[in-house]
Amino acid sequence: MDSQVEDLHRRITRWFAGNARELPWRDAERTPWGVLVSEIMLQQTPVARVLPVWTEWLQRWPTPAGLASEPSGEAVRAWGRLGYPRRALRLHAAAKAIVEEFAGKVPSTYPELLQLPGVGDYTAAAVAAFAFGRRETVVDTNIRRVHARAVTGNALPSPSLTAAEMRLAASLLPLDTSDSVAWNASVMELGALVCTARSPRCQECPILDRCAWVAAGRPEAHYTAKGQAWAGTDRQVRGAMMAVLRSAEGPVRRELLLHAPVDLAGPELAAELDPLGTLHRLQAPQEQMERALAGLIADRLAAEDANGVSLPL
DNA sequence: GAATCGTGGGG
DNA sequence: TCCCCAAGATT
Repeated sequence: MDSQVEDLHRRITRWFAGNARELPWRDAERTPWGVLVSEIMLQQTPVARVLPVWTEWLQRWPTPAGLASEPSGEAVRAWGRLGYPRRALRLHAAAKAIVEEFAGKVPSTYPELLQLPGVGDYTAAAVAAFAFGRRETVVDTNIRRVHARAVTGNALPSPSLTAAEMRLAASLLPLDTSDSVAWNASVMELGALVCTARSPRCQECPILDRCAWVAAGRPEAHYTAKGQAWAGTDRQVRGAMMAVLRSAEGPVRRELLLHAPVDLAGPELAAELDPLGTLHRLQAPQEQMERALAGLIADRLAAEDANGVSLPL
């Protein structure tokens, strides 16, 4: 570990000590379960939107056993509008696995965590590091961006994680376990607050004078991220249907999901079933509506019986 | 490796 | 307004 790298460690962890956000899953009172829930919720979802839902979840289900004892549909409903509701389903499945295979306690090692549904490479490393204080190579989108700029000299990392990036991250990880945990959290926070994707706050950066990207004159990114299509996609239709199912108290007749609610139910009932109006405003082809509903049922995000469609049991 | 999977706030 | 994109995982 040369002095250059040690200088980076010093500057970034010092910056973290004075600038880190106070987040409940970082609190001294935190539990491994709370950390796991936060990491799943934070996959592709901003901190500000996660905070209130995380608080409700931990109050309602302070342990994996609590969540595991309820129907998966309750997890999906409590997920609210965080997006990617299959994460709620997987977190529920993870809770059951923790109860059945780990005696109700969140496992503490990377390979064990990796076995849990919805836990991939990043999340397994993050939970092992932040909940259990282990030395892991944590690589998320923030860390990748900081490395790309400060070390490699690129405006943005490549679209997918490369082996070279993993090697770089591993080479930068402090040897001391405690230092490594602080380093992971610090680089991630720097990427989230200062070294942001758009309009980075370079004036606030603790390593501005050592940033390879700045030194190179802040060249443009090599590629342009292709925007995620939305209007007219199955995802849009699935999202609208899930919003209706979450707000409904009981089963919703299939016809009400496949047609605009107002057609069959009248304006009052339509508003009750679809308070956000998402499905009402949606004008997708009937064939696509059918396909989207079939997909939700295949994914176990919805279940259908003689009474209609509802969140899963 | 590429495609798929929600949602809404900020530039 | 429109577009970008946020602590990824799975198939």
